[in-house]
Amino acid sequence: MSNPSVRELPLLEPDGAAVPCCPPLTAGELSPEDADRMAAMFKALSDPVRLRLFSRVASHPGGEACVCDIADVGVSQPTVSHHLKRLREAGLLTAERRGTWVYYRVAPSVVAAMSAMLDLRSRP
Amino acid sequence: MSNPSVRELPLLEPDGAAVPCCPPLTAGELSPEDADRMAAMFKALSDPVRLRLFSRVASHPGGEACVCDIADVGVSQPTVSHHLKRLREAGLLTAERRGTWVYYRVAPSVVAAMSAMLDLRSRP
DNA sequence: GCTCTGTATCGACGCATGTCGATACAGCAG
DNA sequence: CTGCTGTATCGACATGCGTCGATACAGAGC
Repeated sequence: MSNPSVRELPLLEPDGAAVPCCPPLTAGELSPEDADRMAAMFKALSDPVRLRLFSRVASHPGGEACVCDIADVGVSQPTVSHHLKRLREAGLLTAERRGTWVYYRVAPSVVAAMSAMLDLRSRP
Repeated sequence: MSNPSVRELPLLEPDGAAVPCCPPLTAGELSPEDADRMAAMFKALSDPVRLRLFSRVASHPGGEACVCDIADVGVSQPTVSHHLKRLREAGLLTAERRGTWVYYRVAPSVVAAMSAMLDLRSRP
């Protein structure tokens, strides 16, 4: 198989558990544990503001975005910060402070799952 | 373009709007409207019980499942009914009464998106 | 008709969550 | 050290949501 070890590299995600998602949904019955994990991931993406923030980070040139670049989504600055924290805690984003600004990027362990789940046609 | 008309066939989904999901997430910035639609879909799947119910319907032989076949997920009967309603309203499931029992199946417009998003390897 | 079983709705409860203003913290500039 | 700007945390509020028991509805069988 291509995936002998389920335990992925913890790498740069001190905030939340690295997304352990996702067994196929239509292929078989979901175990309660898998359902919990998948539900947590979906819940993190179940808010329009979070979805837009995630989308902006994911589509940003260089693979990372400063908060100041993505913060204008129509809610207050504390609310933006709150949502970014939730995305971090869900293991979907990682944050790194460089000087004055904080840069977010899509968590490494999510890239594969996400591109497979939601993109399907990552451009050439 | 390949999609001259946005209005999809209403078909068999009187309960909720047919899932209009999903523009690629990592490929570009998400519009507020797309974010709303995708968030609604993710929200419907953001509960472990709903995820298990959906999974049971989706993986059931024949493509449909009676409520009585999938209802033992550890919550009360009204709660099961409530979650099935939410999945219907989100456009993910359709319901049909045949005699005493009610059969659920994955909504037609969701099959493609779902198999692409979450399965990726629909068995041979 | 009556009764029994399967499913849906109702009403209520407690908890989680999205939002904000106020405030604290971090780093740069002077 | 003193501001100033970017980001995070705090506290509070209203709303949403998952859950249940009680009840209503639908269809089959008597």
